[in-house]
Amino acid sequence: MNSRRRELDKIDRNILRVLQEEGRISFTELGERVGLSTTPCTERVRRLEREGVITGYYARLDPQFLKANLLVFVEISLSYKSGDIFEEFRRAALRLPNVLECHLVSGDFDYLIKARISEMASYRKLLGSTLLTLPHVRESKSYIVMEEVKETLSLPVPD
Amino acid sequence: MNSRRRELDKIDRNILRVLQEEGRISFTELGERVGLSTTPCTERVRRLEREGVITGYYARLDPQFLKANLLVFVEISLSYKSGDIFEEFRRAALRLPNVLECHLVSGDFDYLIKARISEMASYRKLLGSTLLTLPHVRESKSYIVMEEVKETLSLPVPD
DNA sequence: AGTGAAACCTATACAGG
DNA sequence: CCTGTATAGGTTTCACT
Repeated sequence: MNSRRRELDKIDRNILRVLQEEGRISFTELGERVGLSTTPCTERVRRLEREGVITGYYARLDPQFLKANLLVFVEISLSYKSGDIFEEFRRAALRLPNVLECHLVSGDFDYLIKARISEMASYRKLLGSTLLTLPHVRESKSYIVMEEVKETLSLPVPD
Repeated sequence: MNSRRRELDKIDRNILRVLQEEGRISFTELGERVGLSTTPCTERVRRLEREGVITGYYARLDPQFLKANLLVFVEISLSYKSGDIFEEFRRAALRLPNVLECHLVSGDFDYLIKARISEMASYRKLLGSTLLTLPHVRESKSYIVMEEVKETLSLPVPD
């Protein structure tokens, strides 16, 4: 999956730039955009998928319509720091569908979690009935997002 | 764009569940999955797009291949808290391509930023030459991600 | 709101430079 | 690694239910 790869050329990089923003574009139109006919364009995309540069295609939904209009970040400290406990926590976090992101960080706390929940269910419920059911949580601190200035997946593709 | 909408029915919700995970699926196959022929399936998807439930389709790229293998969260406090200063900060953050997310939060600091940068360029450069060039930053605190346990866009679609 | 069929466009495979 | 062509498959429109 992660075969050794030579450098991405200019055309590859343009393909990636377009697909990051228009994930459903046809290979015919994508080819026109990057100056290629359909055949080699499709082949390049398949190769980028095979090599793991493109990891998938996703529709994005507006949380407003899905009872998930409250965005919260939670900093979590675990009570003990053995490998087993981290592993147990990891697995539990993966199973919570409201948790969009979970990262092990270095610094004042252990995990940073990003979750989307409904305003109604009030975020105390997330904390009380889900996040704090995560194993070995010693302490948590949460931050409610007042305004989402920017949220993208698009990585800058270097020249 | 955000027309008033009646509830999403069971088929709509299944369409959304599939498209969140397989953004390039054909409408023919999507129809089969949700028990519909191609025509009404396409029409429902177009309607969900028009109404703003589906906001776009995106390819996801592996940061490893794009010199962006270091993930960092930065908490930022502004020096003054007038509306102009928030607006100025907002606009500057939007222009930085390495900043994937920027949120105004309530709590101990003002903005939480998520950025991806190269390990080489070391993250001091992000801080020194980009983030701290953001206007009116009084203080910042950053957290380097050691392990990405989970990172998804997929929202749970309620029944 | 749905089906099914026809016309059109896109994708895939393959011959050739 | 590209172009061009043929065939298969997907999309769009429309008449009908």
